[in-house]
Amino acid sequence: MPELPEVETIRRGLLPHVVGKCIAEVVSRHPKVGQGRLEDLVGTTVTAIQRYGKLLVLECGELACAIHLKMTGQLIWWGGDGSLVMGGHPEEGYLQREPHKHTRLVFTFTDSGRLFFNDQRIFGTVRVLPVREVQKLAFVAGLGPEPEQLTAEYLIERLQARKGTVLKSFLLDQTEVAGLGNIYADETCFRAGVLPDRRSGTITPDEAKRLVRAAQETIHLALAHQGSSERDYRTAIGEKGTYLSVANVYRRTGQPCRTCGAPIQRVVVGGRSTHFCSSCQH
DNA sequence: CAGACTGTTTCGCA
DNA sequence: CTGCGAAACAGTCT
Repeated sequence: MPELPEVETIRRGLLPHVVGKCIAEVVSRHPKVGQGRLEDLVGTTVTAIQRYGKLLVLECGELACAIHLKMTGQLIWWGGDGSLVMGGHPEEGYLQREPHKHTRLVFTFTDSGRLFFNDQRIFGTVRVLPVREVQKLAFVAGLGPEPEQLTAEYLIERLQARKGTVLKSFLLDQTEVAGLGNIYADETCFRAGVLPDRRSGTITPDEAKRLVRAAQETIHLALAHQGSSERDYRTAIGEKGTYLSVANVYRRTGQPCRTCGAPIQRVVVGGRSTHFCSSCQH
């Protein structure tokens, strides 16, 4: 579910509420959620919150709590004074004082503030490990550059190294580019004017340059909208992201292209639902 | 009721 | 090593 803009939005939303707070209790409400010694977090203070691609890491002194939301994970903060921190309007299941049936983990802080890890499909992971080990995690060590740091030279080289794979699959590969997921890969391809089912090896240097800019602009715009809420995603205070209201192709099958008016097409590429404009992308 | 679909990652196989 | 397809799981939609 959450891609780079969603995870970064959650990180920014959590920062003012959680950093500097001491953890009083950690309760797992599902046997498969929580790896490592969760109880060791009790008594530690959250010193920083980092993000590596789509992985969020709460740093608690010498310990780290690495959280991956996968498809349907949420991190929702509730203020400790009994008042709802959340803005916006009440909504089914989300505004009720948690935990609810999808709440898998509850962090309670010494000031009574609470952080809920909700995850309908239970693909998400929460792992406690020494903070110095985080960089060594295969997932973290293997991450490619984020769109912000992406260069045309790097992309051209990697596209050739993976010339047999389709572009969409390449863009979703976190070891090549970190942070893109199904929504922003489609949006990036549209913005660059490139068809997502092209073989990576056929992408010209000019198209690679456009892809770099397109990825950066797409992520920037998504951050400004606090991400995309298809269904489960919420910010740290329970609000939806609004990017999909300005999306060019994602989930717009049959609707007119915002640029040329032609109907948006949907196909399956690499097993993933893929959207594009056959008139604007080549 | 069956089958397709869903934002991610990892694993096994060719 | 590259490149697929499936699996992990639960719920919604057609």
